[in-house]
Amino acid sequence: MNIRLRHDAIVRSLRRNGTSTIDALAAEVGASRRTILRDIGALRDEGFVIHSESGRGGGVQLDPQSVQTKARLSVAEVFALLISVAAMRAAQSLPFSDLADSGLAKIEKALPSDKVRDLRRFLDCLHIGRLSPQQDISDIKPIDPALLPAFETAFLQRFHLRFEYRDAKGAKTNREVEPQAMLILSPLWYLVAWDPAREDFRHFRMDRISKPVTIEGAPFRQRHVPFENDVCPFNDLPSRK
Amino acid sequence: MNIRLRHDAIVRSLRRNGTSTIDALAAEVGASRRTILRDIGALRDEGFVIHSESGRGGGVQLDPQSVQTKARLSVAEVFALLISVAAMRAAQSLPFSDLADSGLAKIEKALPSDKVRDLRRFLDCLHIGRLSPQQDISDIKPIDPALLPAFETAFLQRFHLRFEYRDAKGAKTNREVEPQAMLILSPLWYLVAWDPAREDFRHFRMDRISKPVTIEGAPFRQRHVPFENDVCPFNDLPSRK
DNA sequence: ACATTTGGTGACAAAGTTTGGCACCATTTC
DNA sequence: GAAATGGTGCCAAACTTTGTCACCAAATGT
Repeated sequence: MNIRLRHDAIVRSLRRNGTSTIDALAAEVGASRRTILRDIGALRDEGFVIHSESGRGGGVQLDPQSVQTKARLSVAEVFALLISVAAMRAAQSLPFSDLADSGLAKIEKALPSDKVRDLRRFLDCLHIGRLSPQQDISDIKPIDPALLPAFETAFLQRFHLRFEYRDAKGAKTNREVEPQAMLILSPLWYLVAWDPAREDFRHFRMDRISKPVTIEGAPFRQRHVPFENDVCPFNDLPSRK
Repeated sequence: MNIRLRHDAIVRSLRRNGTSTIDALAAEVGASRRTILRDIGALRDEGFVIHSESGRGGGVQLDPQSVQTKARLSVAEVFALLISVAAMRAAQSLPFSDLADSGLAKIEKALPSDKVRDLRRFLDCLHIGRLSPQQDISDIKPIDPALLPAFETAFLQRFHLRFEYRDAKGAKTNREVEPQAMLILSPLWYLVAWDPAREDFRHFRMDRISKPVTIEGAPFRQRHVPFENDVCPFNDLPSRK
């Protein structure tokens, strides 16, 4: 029997039976006492918390707190999860968000380092504030998930972004801008960009943007975006260590 | 060099360089052509999508879509992530939430089955609605993450829950109730519970609850909770497949 | 047409890793 | 003190992985 399969079998058995002895495990998975002892050691090295007690009535026990799971996630999925937690924190509805954060930290750690760099660069652009109560949000629409790839590329490569924008009155314009930051005023999301045609910053509501296209070319320069006082960079949020 | 480390090295190299040849990889990681070919095969079996082309200018290429990551998460962390995404959807600020969802589906799949059962049972209790605009949320406070363990136990074991509640006027009362559902009216979270003393349902704002304690004993019975029309069970949300 | 560059497969012996058996130690409980 | 348990070191046997080599298939350049 393969070593990985055996490790899985041991973990499953410990989860099912709560507690067991080395000899019982050996009989169950069809390996020797010595091998099981080695496996237990390896599992502990992998991060499983396994208690053991000598003597009559003793045995090994898997700490239920350490019940863990492996999942293969695409970078885009990790990204989406991170933004979800950011949005949640933005809304200041924070139950359990520290736990979500610690889960994300682990996921982040497992990402390839170049992707982590990208992720951090994107998160540096993310800002969080609170919506003023008088803002009208009756016409809010779900944001098209198809926006993500173009936005990601535009932010990371510093490419210009062209899109169609529908303003509050429903009038449509075409824009070509330099994406500088994302602003979350939950439940609204804004793209904060430098509009070279107007030589000024503009806020664009994400749910009014459509047909985004990145324009490849010389990367634009990053600018200091003037934010209101109560807007906070995502990476400076209190519990994000 | 260890086989796992070599696999990691190959994936990293392909990610970094975009495309490469078998011979280049062999030189880079210090293994033979044959071994690299075997490794590529193994990686494909593991789920990596690796394109290959024969002939001059050919080579192997890791499909960037298939860039994946493994992470070990505790169940509580998965739980917190799930709730984050739920909250995000509740706020209807939905950019990228389908991606977050698909990430979570993978994580859920990797969980031990008994935990998935627990998770589903808890999610069955989760309901999502929209806050009426006239509701005053100026005094909202972050919710104490220490509430989670008691709530989880109370919901899963159907134990009574005792806590201190501070009402809108600041008056404190002690309650002992049967937790029936969680209601998210983002950014507010409510516990919907049956109050045996008053023989009726009560809504408790999570940020006004403190010192929760589960009371072990006979599990209470689940009741049908009367919700407003626009409140939707989390598991029935459109894109949660 | 043919040489060259590339991925891919099968076979087999050499190199390396894992396993089981054994002797032995430490701790706890009866 | 005997029995039941976890834990360690050692070594040869069993098993897996690796490199070499011969060879095939597909694409591309001359």
